[in-house]
Amino acid sequence: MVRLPLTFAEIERGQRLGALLRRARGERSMLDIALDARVSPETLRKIETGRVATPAFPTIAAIAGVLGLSLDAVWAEVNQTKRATEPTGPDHNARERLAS
Amino acid sequence: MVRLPLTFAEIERGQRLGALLRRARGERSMLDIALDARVSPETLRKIETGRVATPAFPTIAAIAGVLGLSLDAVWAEVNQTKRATEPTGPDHNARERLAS
DNA sequence: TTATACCGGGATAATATGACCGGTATAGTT
DNA sequence: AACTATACCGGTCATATTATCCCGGTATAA
Repeated sequence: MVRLPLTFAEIERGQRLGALLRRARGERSMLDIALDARVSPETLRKIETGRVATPAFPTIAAIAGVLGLSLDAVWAEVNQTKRATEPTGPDHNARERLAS
Repeated sequence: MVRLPLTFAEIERGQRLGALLRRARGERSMLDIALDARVSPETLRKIETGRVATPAFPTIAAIAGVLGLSLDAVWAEVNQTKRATEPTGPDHNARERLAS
């Protein structure tokens, strides 16, 4: 056992991360963000589409910086298990959904 | 060229990241933190010693979580090259030390 | 002697990054 | 209609790097 394969949970978390970044990108193009963050457009695309589940810390930090996202908020949202919305409870997701 | 080798700046940034995490660890042992963060003690050691320059985002997030560090603060601190005391030049031997 | 804690080096599977390809879809242009 | 440009997609490939294991070694302290 040298490098454990990604678990299903990690893959799903990667997909949530990609979806979050894509939402935060809004109307701006991938190319625009990628150039700003100094990452390859291909890399950004792979992350957004969830094909790269555990990107490098500097990569995500650079992208989040361009998108104006807090890394702590990104990590918190990406880790929370999706559950049915609670009509009576407080909306803890409101802030992270700002991008839409 | 498919995957660009790490630059000097990235290697040095990785070393600052490792030093920061080690400082934040305080008196607690590597094993303790690693088990809490669910990463291998070997991985934590390599990151702390700066032998892994660009760890995965989930890896750093988990460690920072255990240490009670903000990811945004970590990223900001690791990126400022300004030394408060005794400014030294760039470490031109960093790459050789990292070569395995 | 025993135990904890850390180190560097080596080895290896899995992954990330980056590039290329053809394809789809849309919108604007001639 | 045909053409052009932008934007994104999945697949595939090559190379660099990570995450994890193992080993022997050093240092400290009980």
